[in-house]
Amino acid sequence: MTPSGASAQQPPSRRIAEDLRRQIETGTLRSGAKLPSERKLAEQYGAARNTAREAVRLLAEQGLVTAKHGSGVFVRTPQRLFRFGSDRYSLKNRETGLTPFRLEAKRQGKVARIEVPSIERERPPADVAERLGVPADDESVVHRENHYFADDEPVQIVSTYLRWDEAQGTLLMQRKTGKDGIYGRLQDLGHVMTRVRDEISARMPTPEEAAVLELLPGVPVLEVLHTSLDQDGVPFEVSRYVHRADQTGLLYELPVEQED
Amino acid sequence: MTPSGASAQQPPSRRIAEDLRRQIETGTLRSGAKLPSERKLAEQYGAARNTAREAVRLLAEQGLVTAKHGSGVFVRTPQRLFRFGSDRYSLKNRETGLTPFRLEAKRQGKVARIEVPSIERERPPADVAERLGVPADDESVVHRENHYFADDEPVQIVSTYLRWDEAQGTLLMQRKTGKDGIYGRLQDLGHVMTRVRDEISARMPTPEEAAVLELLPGVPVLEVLHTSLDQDGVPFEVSRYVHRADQTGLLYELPVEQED
DNA sequence: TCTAGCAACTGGCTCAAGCCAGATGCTTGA
DNA sequence: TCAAGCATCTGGCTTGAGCCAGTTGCTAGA
Repeated sequence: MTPSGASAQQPPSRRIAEDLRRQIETGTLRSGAKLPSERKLAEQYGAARNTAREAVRLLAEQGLVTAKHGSGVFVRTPQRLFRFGSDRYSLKNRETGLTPFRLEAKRQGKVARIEVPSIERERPPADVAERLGVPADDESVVHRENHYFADDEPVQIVSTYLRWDEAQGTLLMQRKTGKDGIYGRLQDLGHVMTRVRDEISARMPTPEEAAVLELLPGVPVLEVLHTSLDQDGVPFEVSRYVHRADQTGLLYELPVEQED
Repeated sequence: MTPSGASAQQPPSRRIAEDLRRQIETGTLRSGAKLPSERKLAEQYGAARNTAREAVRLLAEQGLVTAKHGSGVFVRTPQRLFRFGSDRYSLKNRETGLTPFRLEAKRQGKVARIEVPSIERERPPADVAERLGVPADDESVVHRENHYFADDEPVQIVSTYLRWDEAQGTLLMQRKTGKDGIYGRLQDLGHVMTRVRDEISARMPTPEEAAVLELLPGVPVLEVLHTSLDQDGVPFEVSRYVHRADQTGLLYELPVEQED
């Protein structure tokens, strides 16, 4: 009999992957369920182990499934998203004395932890230099790298860039930046955050990012290039946020400009 | 000699991938350049073809290279991003008579084309029902599916959901919706877009999305769940945007709430 | 001069076999 | 009773072989 349907002329690995995908989507294989082992799948479908393995890899690439060395392959449980709202920059939130991340974590009932692996004077990346209005061929910025954890799970990597001439010799060069964090110190310097510009993109993580964020295959990252502008429209801080996309989302709520 | 450094105890496929990655990042392999063939790589590194192949796959997963059947593997050229600014909702732009997408395309010197594969009455997905304030167990919405192209390249898939009781019998059920598009008709119905809520996440595409958007392996999608609120704070339209992340970015510019 | 067709490249996919390493639970000896 | 250790699961990774299907450019014949 000639096989019919869309799955007919597909290679075996795809056919197996499609079959499993359907089982996951229809609930035959529930969230958290264990798939048959690679060897069993191969036997069931009359294919080589490598072919079954390839099918599993395809599913993992789509983020549907995750393999655990030694124990099996499991249907991934959708994680509740850790949402970063656009009001995280709101000055009203300063009153709480919490930084935006701690605030967001608290709101979602998680324990926040922040590591500061490095604070160094550096030459800025081209995109940062452009937005901060500093020379790219000069050690014109201070780069603060932060790693953020919620309930001990790594959630995001943040690289903050500040003008060296402003940060030099201030608390901005220290791990502990005092009340209201770096934004408090920047306000002391006369910068009131008045507008923000967030440029958002998505991509696959670099191997380093995957390691820090403990990312499984098939999980992309959200990158936000954030610029803070003060009351005079001067950019005074640029940060690059790298979020794991399987646990993080962004939320922007904004008014629509009316016609006159 | 015992091999030293981080690459020492790594499996061969990773070692090869790392090596190629370094060559790409240092410019030894420039953008658009052709990598050695799988068979040549295998020979160079003294590995099996499958191992070299696995290394190439790792790079493709990271979005660094792209394979062309029959001709070779090439270093991917970073595409200029098609940015969707938050002012795309601005009512001022209505004056141009262009829909947000056409406007954005024109701004970037590209030719926009929009296909409308289907307009149907449906039961809304749970997340849409919740945001639009309609029952999820009823055919309470009209679903308009649109595919957007820029210079004939597919850029985004948009699913727009409107209340069935409002759309029934109006131009909202037609392909041609008249002046100012659906937002014009919704305004006729008394809904002035006053606030928007965009929920952003990133993930790997489904096979269907990958097909429509002609996505190469290693390219994630940006998903925006958009809600339009009118002058009374009533949600009157929900859209799900699925953007290809290799050519698309989002831009949000917004004022920061001040403390009193 | 042109073109049809072929050879020799490319990646796509599979197979069958093997060794390694993590996880797990049973068994056996203290 | 308890714990050490081992058998036997699991996925991780490699090998080397083979066939298929796009692509490309040369070559021979009209």
